[in-house]
Amino acid sequence: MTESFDYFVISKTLQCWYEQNKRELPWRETKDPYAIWISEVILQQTRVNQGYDYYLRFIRRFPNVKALAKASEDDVLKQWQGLGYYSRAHNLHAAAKQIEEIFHGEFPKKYSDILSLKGIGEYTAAAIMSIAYREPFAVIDGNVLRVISRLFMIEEPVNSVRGKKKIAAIAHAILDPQHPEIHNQAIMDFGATLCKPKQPKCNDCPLQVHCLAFAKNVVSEYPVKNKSTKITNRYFHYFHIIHNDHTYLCKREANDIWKNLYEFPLIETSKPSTFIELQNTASFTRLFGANHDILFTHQSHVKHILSHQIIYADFYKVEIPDSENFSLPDKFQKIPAEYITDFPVSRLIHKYMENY
DNA sequence: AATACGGGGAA
DNA sequence: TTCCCAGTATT
Repeated sequence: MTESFDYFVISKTLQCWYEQNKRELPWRETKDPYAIWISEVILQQTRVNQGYDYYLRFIRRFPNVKALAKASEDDVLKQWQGLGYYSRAHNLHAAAKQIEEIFHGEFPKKYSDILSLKGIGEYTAAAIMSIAYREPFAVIDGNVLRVISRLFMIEEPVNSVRGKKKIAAIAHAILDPQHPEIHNQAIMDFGATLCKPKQPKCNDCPLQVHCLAFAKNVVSEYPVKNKSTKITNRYFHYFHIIHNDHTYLCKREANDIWKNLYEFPLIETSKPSTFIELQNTASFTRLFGANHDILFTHQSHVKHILSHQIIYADFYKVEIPDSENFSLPDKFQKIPAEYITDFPVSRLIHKYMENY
C-alpha cells in the first residue's frame, strides 16, 4: 500500500516536471501511429538532435504507410543515408508492406500485432501503444534503465537478463495507467536531460527525496553495467574506376556493416596491405586481370571509426583508357558518373565522393 | 546469453 | 579516448 502510493507520487512528480520542462518536438504534435512509429524507429539508439531532420524529411517524402510501402528500397535507404543502423530502414520498408498486406493498410492497434512488425521490439511496441493509443504499456529504454537503476539502486547489471527483469517490474509498477503517454515521455525526457549518464543534475532533481542512490551519494556508480565487447580492425581497399565517364558500384548483400548500401569495388584484407601486395591477390586479378594499361593512383587513406570496429580504408583512382575493353561481373553495376549520388552509400563512401 | 549493427556528440 | 544514445535481430 505505502509502496504503490510512493510509486504514484514518483509518476506524478515526473509528469509535473515534464509539463514544465518538456522539449517541443514535431512527433509530439501528432497522434498518428504512423508518424509515432517513424519517430520511434529513427530514435532507436539515436539522439534527438541527430534524428530530428531525418524525421521531417522522411515524413515529408513518405507521409503514410502506403507511400512508404510502394517506395523503392533504394529510395528508402537514400532517405536514411548517414543515420546508421541501416537495417532499421530496411525493416521499416518491410513493415510498411506487412501493414498493407496483413492489416489492409491500417496501422494495427493490438500490442502483439504491432510487435509482429519488422524492426519493432518491446520498446517501440510499448511506445506506440502508449503514445498513439494511450494504452498502459511501460517503455523501457536506456533512459528508463538508468533512472530506475538509480532511484532503486539496482545492483544487477542493466544489460543482464536479471537486471532487465527487475527494472521491467519496477517500470510497470510505477506506470500511471491513467496517463501512460505522459508518464513514458516524461521519464524518458527526464533521463535524457536531467538524470543524464554523466553529470546528472541532482541538485535540480524533483525525485531527489525518492532516490536511493542520491541518499547514499553513489549516483555516479549507477547504472551497473557489464563491460562491452572489444573492437576489431578491418582494412578496406576501394577502387574508384573511371572508364568512359562511368564508374562501378556494388551493393553490400552480406550480413555485415552497411548491408544494402552501395560502394566501390572493394578488396578487404586481414592486415594492412600496400598496393604491391594487393596486386598479388586473387581478388585483384579477378577485378582487373592482367591489364597493363590501367593507371592506379592512391587517392586517400582514411580511418573510419564505428562502435565496434575501426576501418582503415584506402581509395584508389583507377583510370582505364576509353578505348580499352573493360567490364566487371554482373554484381558490379556500371554507373554514369553523374548518377552516383542517386545511390545510398555509407558515410565513408559519401565523404570520399564529396572530396573527389 | 552474447554479439552485430552506425554515426555522432559530450566530457 | 570513452561512453552511450527514445533498440532489434541474429546466433
